[in-house]
Amino acid sequence: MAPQVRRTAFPKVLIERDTDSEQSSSDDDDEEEEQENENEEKTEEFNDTKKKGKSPITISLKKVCKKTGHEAGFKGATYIDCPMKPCFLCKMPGHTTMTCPHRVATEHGVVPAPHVNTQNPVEFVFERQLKPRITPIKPAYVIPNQVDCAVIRYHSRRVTCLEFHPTNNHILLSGDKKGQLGVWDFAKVHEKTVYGNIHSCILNNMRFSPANDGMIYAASSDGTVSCTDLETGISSTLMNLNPDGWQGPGSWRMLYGMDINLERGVVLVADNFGFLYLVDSRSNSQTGKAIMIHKKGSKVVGLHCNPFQPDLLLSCGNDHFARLWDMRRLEAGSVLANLEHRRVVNSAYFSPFSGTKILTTSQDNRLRIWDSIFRDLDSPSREIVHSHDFNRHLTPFRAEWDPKVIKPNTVIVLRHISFILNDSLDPSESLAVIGRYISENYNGTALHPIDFIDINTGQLVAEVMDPNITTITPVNKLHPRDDVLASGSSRSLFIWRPKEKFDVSEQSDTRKIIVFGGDEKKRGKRSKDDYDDDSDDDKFNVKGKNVKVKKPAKQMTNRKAKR
DNA sequence: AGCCGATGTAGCC
DNA sequence: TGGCTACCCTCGGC
Repeated sequence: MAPQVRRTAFPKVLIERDTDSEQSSSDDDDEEEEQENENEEKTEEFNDTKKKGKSPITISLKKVCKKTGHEAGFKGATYIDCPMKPCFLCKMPGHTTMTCPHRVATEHGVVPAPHVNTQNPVEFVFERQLKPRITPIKPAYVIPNQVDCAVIRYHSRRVTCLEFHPTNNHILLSGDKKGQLGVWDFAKVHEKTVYGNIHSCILNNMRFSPANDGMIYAASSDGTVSCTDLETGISSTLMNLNPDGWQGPGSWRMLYGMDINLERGVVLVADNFGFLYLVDSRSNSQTGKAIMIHKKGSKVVGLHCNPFQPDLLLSCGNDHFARLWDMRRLEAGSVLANLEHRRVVNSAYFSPFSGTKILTTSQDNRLRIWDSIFRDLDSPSREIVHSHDFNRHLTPFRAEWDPKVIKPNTVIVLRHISFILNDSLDPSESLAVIGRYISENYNGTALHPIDFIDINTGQLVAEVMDPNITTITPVNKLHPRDDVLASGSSRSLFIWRPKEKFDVSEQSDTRKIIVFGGDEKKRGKRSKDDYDDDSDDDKFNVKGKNVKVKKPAKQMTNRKAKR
């Protein structure tokens, strides 16, 4: 079969370097011009080869199968599957990823698996009477689909989690595999800080303190829960599960899932042995005993308190289950529901407004949706096949709800429903975002898009990508108020905004601002080799294809004024 | 450019 | 239950 190519028009890229202030000699302008032209040339060239299809087709099929004669690998930018293996996407034998019905049916790669359970009467009523009345999902033009700004190689290791500031619209927090915490003001682009001494390894989850939005709680594989002041970077440890240090892998406890229950004043964390811990956020001490909520010895990777009824807790982990708990009766065996999956569950979230839906991401390449927690939870209402099953080397993929819905406990006067008038809101609680593992051939480049999925239908609302981001983007978070998407891809951060929302005059290629990491204010202890490789920070590395960096153009300076 | 290592889960014995 | 190895569209460093 001929490799398939998806045609998408990409704009040219302009990359800003954040060491501009260092150079201010008289021939600066010329140099700038020169570099600009050079960049123009390079970019043209880059685009031209693709347009004319002149770039040589690289064939790198490699042996992936023990049987002779069966190989797989890239043919140009299209990946060819080994015909002897089950489909990489849906895991079913008899076809390859290229011909998988879940990939080709909608032309976008996302289609719901058949309804798994026969409809019960309540469900029938829901489908026939309630569902049609739900306001349709938000229009496509508010989907963030174009890179607005970025920090390239901001973190020294891959990004593991992201969190938007609850009140300041331009602050993005990011955690990494090394345990460092990034604070980036993406409106000022260059204002970025990395705190390096909070944790000693993977920062798995973080949450803002509901009582004080200048404080952030974080759970790490070093076995501690931290509480950090964002201004000063001063951090305190709420709990340490390894007070005696390293005693071998059998006893080293790591913290993964985390959430905060404001009403009870507790921080909930869960470890890699199946246990849940409650930490009193006022006294900073553990309350009660650890409770085994998942299979003994298995990782509990996610915790989520219901936004509407905070005593309802959702957990998920490596024992292939997501579980529903009542905080008032928390003990092993008191589980309300066990939501079964075929593989590890990367994440499980209640819907952000009503809290009645559940969305999970599992390593079996399926998103699962339970439409109501008040119904029979034996099997999901829907399964959506989606490629996200990479389980090592990368941060696990998690489907995230669009949080732009009315906050819980908000009184809504039905005759004056303001939120329906606002396009940014998704009153139907149907929009989710998740990065895609499998690549597609877009104009000769293999890219891994970020998918916006209508979880009511399985439809792909948008696939978002940029030709310069050839790395996989497993970490994604939608802004709680604005039409903004934040992505963590490898060590870099990206901010996306809707293309259509910009003024036409602003739609030029120069809107993309890329800042290179490495010289941000350093606070706390950092290891020596953190930025050893930053000497070549004039390159925006695109998997070997280096796009030459342009120095800040004049129009770039205007950009900030426009904001 | 090409190789290597870190890394998590599953399935086998 | 533990040890071993297969998985095989990563990414960054040397």
